[in-house]
Amino acid sequence: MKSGPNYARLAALIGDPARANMLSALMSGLALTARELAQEAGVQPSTASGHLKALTTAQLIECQKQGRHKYYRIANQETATAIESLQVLSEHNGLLRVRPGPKDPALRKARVCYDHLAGDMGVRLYESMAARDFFKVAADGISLTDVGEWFVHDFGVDVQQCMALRRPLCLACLDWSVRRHHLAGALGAAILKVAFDRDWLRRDTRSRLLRFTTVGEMAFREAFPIMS
Amino acid sequence: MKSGPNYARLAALIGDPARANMLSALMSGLALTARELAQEAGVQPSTASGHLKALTTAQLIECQKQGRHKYYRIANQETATAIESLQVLSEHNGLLRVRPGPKDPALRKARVCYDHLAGDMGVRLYESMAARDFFKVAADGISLTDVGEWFVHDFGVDVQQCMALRRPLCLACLDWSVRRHHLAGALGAAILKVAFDRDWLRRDTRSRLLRFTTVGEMAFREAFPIMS
DNA sequence: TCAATAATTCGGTCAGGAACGAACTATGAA
DNA sequence: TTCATAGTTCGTTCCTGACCGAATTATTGA
Repeated sequence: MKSGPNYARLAALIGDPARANMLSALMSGLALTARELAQEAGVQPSTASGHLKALTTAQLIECQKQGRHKYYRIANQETATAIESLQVLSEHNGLLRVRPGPKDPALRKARVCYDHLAGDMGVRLYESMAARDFFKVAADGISLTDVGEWFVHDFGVDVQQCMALRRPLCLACLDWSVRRHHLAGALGAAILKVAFDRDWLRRDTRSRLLRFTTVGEMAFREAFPIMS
Repeated sequence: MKSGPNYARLAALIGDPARANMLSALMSGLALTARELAQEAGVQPSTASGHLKALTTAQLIECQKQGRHKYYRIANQETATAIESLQVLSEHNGLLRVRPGPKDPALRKARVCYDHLAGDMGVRLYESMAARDFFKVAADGISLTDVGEWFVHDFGVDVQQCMALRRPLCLACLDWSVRRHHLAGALGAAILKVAFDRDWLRRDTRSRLLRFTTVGEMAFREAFPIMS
């Protein structure tokens, strides 16, 4: 069997551990160089070069040349969505392999996961909203309740616009550093955007690290209190 | 590199052509036997058995024993969503390999694609709605317009409920028999359901074939006219 | 009970592709 | 110019895993 559906080729491409590591790194939303990606994947630059060529040819990532560096990033929303849905799937089926979280406490606290908030603060957001019944948790996923919709609207998110997007609105994404959920999907992205707009936090230019401002952290903790 | 993210293993599983063929067959929503799936994948039963074991272990499919047969089907919505998003991705990046459509004219006309309508009639539905500006077609996907929302509401679809689902509302899925789009996603599923409820069409028990009733076909053609 | 069919297990073969290092090109800095 | 670094190409090695056929274990129907 060598000829299958079109998507099989893409899945195989994503399915190689080295390439998947590269894609995971790029899911931070950052553009990374070939060397950094080789590092991330744990292979030699020559090997990485081949993988990057394959991913670029398949248009899963794209490349921008800048001086003697080549910066790679996820090519489009479809690719990000596909990888996200695979992540969700791998979490859902419970066959998780343990994966060591980041050592850096700052990274454990808050980092970006493609375009939404992950780390302790991401978990706090998710659990705070869940405790207030802003989500309905069904067997096959989560959805926004009416009170939840009011809340995010008050928070400053245009819910209608989020719903109109192609992406699923709510996704519960397992946080690999703490083994608990944070909020992904269009809503997760929108909330992070509001937080950026209000200057609650800023993005590190070289990593997926997010740094809260002093004021921002207080406001965030107030908006998403731990319900006991 | 042998240890990667959790989802890499799943992607690799989906990425093998034989297994992808099986999954595609199961995306019809039907439960199929091991032999049928071997046939579908073009491999010997012994080989298929191994693949099915792997897919079952990974909880991508599940198995129900019935006499001396074993019926397999897609295990859950997450799996279907992941495969759908890979399908969308493979279409989007334009690297389509030509794939021969089904020979059977009845299958070309109307068949089920997991839970929505595919084939000529599926394309008709999509294009009829697109021509009336019921979708907004953006670079990264399609979304329902206000008039579109009114239309599907009048048609009998509970749009709010669809939006509350985890699935993307609208997805344009490339039809491999005619190389044109049909409507997937929660909305596509909901519309097909309405059509079933009205007995416009019925499902063949042994294949992914959909048969329109005489009355149903007329009604469908009226509801989704070809706009010129 | 026996024959037929569904499915699985096992052993052996083989190809694809992932990995590496060495040699090469390109860019920028000293 | 010369050196250092980024990235690629190429040839080689090696291992995983897909595949088949034969034998084995169910289950049904005659």
